[in-house]
Amino acid sequence: MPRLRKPFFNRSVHEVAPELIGARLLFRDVGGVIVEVEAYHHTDPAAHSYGGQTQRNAVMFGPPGYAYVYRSYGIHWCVNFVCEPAGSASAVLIRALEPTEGLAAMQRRRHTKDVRFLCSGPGRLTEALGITHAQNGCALDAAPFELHAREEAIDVVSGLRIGITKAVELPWRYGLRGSRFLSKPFKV
DNA sequence: TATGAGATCAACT
DNA sequence: GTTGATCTCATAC
Repeated sequence: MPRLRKPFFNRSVHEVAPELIGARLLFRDVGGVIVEVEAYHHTDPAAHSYGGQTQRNAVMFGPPGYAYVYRSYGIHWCVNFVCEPAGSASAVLIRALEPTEGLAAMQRRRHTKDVRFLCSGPGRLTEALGITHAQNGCALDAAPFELHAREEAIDVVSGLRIGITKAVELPWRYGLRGSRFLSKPFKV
């Protein structure tokens, strides 16, 4: 199973995002299969990088293949994969995983046994994996991260993004069709 | 099932 | 001082 390296991310977010569906993400041997992501581009009013570089979003303006982690609503951490050549400030938000490895660790951190709710949402999956701002700027192709390309053909659906107030109409959310582990179902 | 409030913080105006 | 790329719990229907 090939590991995803930096060149994989050095392409348009719109190519990378759907290809991440079905890939396996591990952080310190805990994680699972990516079933939901959203693409953010610097020309997109909903993106953190839209208004230019700041201290918070600096990693988005760096080279591809790194993690951008930010605080959401003062409570959660959310993790993005930086894409496209350095300076284009585009990234893919990881929104949900199907938990496959390290179940016990995730259940302990999330205070629930129900696998359905371990990683089905951007804030939930960082809590389950133990990802925090300490991982901001971390390379994705080196420990403690491990990212493997998907092996089989799968059915990817796209739809409108969630939880944002700007550029709501852009269909830049991608998911694994029919997965039980999505943060919300896709509209048919 | 659906809606609503509260938690809590760093960036930005 | 305001605002979120969110989640959980409570209350209502």
